[in-house]
Amino acid sequence: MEQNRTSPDFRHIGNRLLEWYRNNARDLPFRQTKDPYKIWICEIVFQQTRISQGLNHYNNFIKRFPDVKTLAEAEENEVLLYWKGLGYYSRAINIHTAAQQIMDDYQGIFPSQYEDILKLKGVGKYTAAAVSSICFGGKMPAVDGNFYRVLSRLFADDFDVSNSRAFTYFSELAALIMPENVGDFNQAMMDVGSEICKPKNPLCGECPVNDDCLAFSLQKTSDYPVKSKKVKAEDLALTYYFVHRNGQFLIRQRKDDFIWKKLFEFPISIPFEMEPFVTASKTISHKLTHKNLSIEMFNVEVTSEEVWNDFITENQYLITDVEGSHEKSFPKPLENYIQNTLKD
DNA sequence: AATCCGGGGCT
DNA sequence: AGCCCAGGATT
Repeated sequence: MEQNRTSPDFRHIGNRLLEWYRNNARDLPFRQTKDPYKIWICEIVFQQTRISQGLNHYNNFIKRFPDVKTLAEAEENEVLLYWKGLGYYSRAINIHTAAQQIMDDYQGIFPSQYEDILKLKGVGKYTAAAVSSICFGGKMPAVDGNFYRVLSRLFADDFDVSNSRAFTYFSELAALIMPENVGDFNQAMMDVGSEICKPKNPLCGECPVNDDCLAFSLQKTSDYPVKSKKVKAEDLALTYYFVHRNGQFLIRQRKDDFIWKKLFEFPISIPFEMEPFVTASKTISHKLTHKNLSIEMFNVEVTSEEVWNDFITENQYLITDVEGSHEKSFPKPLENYIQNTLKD
């Protein structure tokens, strides 16, 4: 049930979180800078992505693209290459577009106002709030999954986080406990949410605000947050042909719709003239969040130069080899297939 | 307002 | 096997 929040004030909660953060903040590379470019990249990389999973990608990305101008002038495919294996590939396409936006609309100077940051491609309310508060003293709460979990437990609030109004609702809840230093508060909520107030088996004994947590006092932390939406993974069958000759194989680039946006893949069909060169096939299972993939992978060793050349010409495939494939971004199961081929 | 988009780790 | 994660775009 929603608690009556008309009386006392809850700001001491925010101050305790802030104090905890000063002594327990995780030592992460993007914690030692207020460069809005780095904070922005960091926020995009770690959307729906755990720190341990994305940390190397973040470091490599910043090393190769240290500022807005370098990123804006890079080729899109190289940006995608640095995103290889991270998932949600539209993020890579969007930050590249946004970097060019900053060059064109703000003379390469990262915008400081929430409303301007929000206009950048791939930047939503969460990211705009995070960057503006951490880098420019903005006062918006960066409401994310951590906020939903921590706040719903603090107030034993059963507001459905699947509801499209959840962001607004929990923003107002956050405002009740928010201290002056919103940038540190936002980061404190992230660290408490990921290290203490975990989805399963939260470490309530170590929580700096367990005295104020209604769900903890009721021993009902596992009841929050309430989430009604349930997604089922559907089955999807794919067929690929690993068409190779003399150590070279054929690839093409996917479109920017559906899955694996603009990543490279193998041909999905072959002409009947090529069928005699199929030497083997195997099925690869691969799980995505919303799909269970079953990939039928045909090995096609083409010994006829004529058939090989005709196929390339008619379909405009790209020729690469194992070495050259390192310069392109492939979906995870295809990346694994290439790596396994490398061993032979 | 509902649906889609990856990959990895935890339970 | 299901759930979660420093969300946003698209329809």
